Amino acid sequence: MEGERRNLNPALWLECAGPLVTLPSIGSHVVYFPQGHSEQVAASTQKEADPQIPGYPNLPSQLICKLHNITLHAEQETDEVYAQMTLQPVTGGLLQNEKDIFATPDSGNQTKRPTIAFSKTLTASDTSTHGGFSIPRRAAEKVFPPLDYTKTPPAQELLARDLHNNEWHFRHIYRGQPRRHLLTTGWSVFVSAKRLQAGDTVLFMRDETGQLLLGIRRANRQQPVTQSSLLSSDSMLIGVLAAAAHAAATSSRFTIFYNPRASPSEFVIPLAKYNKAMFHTQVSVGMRFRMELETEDSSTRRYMGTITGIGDLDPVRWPKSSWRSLKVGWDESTAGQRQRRVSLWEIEPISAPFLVCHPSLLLRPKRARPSQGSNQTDAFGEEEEVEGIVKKTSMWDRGDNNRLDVQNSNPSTFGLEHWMRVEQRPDVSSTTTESDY
Amino acid sequence: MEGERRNLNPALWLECAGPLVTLPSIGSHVVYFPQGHSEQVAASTQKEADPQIPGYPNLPSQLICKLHNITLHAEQETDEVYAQMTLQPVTGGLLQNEKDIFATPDSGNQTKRPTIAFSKTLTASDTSTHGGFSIPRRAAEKVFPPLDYTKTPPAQELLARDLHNNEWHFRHIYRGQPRRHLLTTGWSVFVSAKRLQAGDTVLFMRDETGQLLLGIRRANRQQPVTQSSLLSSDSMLIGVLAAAAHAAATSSRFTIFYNPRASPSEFVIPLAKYNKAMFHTQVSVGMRFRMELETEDSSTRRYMGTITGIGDLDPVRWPKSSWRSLKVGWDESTAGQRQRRVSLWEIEPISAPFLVCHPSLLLRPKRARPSQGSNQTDAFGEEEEVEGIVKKTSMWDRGDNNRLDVQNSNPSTFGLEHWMRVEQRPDVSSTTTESDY
DNA sequence: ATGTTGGCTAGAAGCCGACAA
DNA sequence: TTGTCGGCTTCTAGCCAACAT
Repeated sequence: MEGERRNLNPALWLECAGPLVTLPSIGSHVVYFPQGHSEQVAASTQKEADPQIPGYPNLPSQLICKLHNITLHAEQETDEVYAQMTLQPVTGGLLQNEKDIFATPDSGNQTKRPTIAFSKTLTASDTSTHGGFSIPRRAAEKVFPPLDYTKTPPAQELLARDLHNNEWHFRHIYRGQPRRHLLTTGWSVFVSAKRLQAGDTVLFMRDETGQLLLGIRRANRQQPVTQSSLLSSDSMLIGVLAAAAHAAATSSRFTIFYNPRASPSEFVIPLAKYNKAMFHTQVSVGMRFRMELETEDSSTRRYMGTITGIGDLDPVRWPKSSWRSLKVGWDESTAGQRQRRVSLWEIEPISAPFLVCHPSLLLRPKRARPSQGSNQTDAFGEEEEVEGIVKKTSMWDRGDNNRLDVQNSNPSTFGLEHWMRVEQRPDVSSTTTESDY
Repeated sequence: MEGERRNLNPALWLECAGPLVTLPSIGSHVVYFPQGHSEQVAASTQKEADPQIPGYPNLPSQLICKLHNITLHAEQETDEVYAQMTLQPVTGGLLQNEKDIFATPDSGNQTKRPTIAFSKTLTASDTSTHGGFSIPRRAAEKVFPPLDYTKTPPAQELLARDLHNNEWHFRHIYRGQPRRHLLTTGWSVFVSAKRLQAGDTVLFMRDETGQLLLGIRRANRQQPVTQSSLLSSDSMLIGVLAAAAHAAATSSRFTIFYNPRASPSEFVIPLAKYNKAMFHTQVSVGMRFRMELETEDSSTRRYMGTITGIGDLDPVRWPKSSWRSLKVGWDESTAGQRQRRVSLWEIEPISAPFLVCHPSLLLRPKRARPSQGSNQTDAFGEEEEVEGIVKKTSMWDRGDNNRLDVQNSNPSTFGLEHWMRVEQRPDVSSTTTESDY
């Protein structure tokens, strides 16, 4: 337990969490949304929030908190990642000590350099008992120790550690006609131990010390939804609200679990991100926006839509809440799965002056993407289309956002930039460019 | 899900739950103890109840409730059994409508006839990949369809359904020198699917329609304690209390899960059992008592002890609570694991007039029981010692208890007997006598 | 560049009675 | 009566290149 906390590599955790997941910095201030937390519980228990559940009139729809601690975890059975956060409501909903805020250490930079990693969605052959694992060539050359190609065949033993720090041994060999990189001995043990199936994703990563790390990200197929059997879903939802209400009333610390794969949306938002969205973004019905979402093949892509309404998600229980206060429609007809309500900080309104092309241009038919046959590797960020409609996350995106910040900022928001460090996401494999090869 | 609820056989569920577990009748009145519920949650999360958790001053230490419903379940991953109970606090803590109470239907009788079943604790040979499962001879003859012994060898295909209604096929053969019953083909699939280990118990049962049922009861070894990752233990404990407090305040229904293998003690007690213990049992410091407990080999045995104190377990939070209000000492030095505090309704005080032998006689050295070598079968109730010190559960025990009831009862308690139907436990294998063979 | 398949083989799974407790 | 073991057989896991996409 202690060992797990010490050793759980944040970059590995983030890779397993998915391309869009970010974590606020320890010591920073965040906005906690009980509604979003309830949604995570409801999604995990497959239970709608029961109207029977008592309201907590003294619990606001959002709590500004200091984030005292984050510990990263993975479930023992499934390797599903989750984060434990210790929050403390800031008294009166206001920041007491401005000095505290600006004193947030800026340790984010050191994790920003590109992580050497790759991920691959497993094929039927990869998961069958008939053989081993076929490694994409450039991926193998990037993250595995170099083979001695003078041997026949070139081969080596690999040792990789998973999220629980367990060791896994693999035989890495370069053979076949034509030649290819394979993991043979040891691979099937791993597949059966983790109960991997075709469609799940494995990822390998090399840390600072050269050590090989190994994680999994399961396909978004139906989770078995381990019916908790410990507490009824009603009691859990009540527990979420009562714990938050108690913490708010006493300004005491409380603990929550954020499960990025189970949660429909992040519900602990960096205060700076929240403030920027709330105070520096004008939205109105009819306005168009972009929003980055995870695709089926574990990469990201931007979808476009139109704001169709603004108003409370739950006017009775949570009046004036900014949680999912925007009703939206999506451009594409394949939007079945997408949320019909989003929060202001999730979207990028299309209104910045640097956007030169006319919105109608963005409505042109999209180039069909091959959804099969090229979904095995998402590590290289090679695909890119013009105008940001279909592209991988990249440094360029972040630069774009920053430019927006500066243009929209007044002196006070510029000051906030110093401690904000939202999106403190190390630039992992999916942001690696070809120059890494 | 629905199917599981329909088909989960109550007798099978009880066998998997263990020999001492009982369920109150649907429609009856019960006493619910938030403290006991918290203990179950704390035991499952391996977290002591945090003193930080807010008190609920308006929540009494016990709620008299009507038990509206029970559904029986088993965890998908582990087959661990649990029961979902819907409770409704009775207004004012008093029974409103006496007619309701006495109208409790008495459907308990029909489940009382002996269930045809056997259980066996698995040996190393049973769980190894080297071979199959050795069935105790009389067990096989009792619950399996008879073999055609004219064939060479006598063999048949068996079909059994587990708690999830999954089918398992086994080849049942009678061979070897000397002859014995074995399950061969299909057995190892079952063992690995259920992840059974030596020491775990399997049980086979024949239901009314002749269908074969199959359950497991894992050894009391360290549970992996699936750190829920959904809700912090604090929030869960708060949820337990807040849900109960809300239900008590509004007299509305609430839902709890009772997990007999995880819970240190039952915390939903039939009202009649509670009343009998509270109003018809005099206890005092120094008094001696007996208490039935589950042994390591999944049978039951009575232990003896002395009451060493009477008082609140948690005087601050739960003053005047009857939950674990008795401090006890155990006669045997092997009492390391046993609770140092028990509740009044868990014990049998040794003061009844029919107990003729002097208490000092009961302190004589106990005959050592073979704890190894005879722990494979607990289905036959063959072992028995005089004076009820070491014996299996049997019809005789229950008759004994009933006799005590009648002797201690005044007219009003005798009236209570009509609707009480506590311990509505079908008499399953462990109460089966030799006459069943 | 890499997914799938047939061929082959080594080793585990699994059936049997012997033997012993 | 039944747990464990050695002997033997069967079958699956798993390595390889061929071939296809």
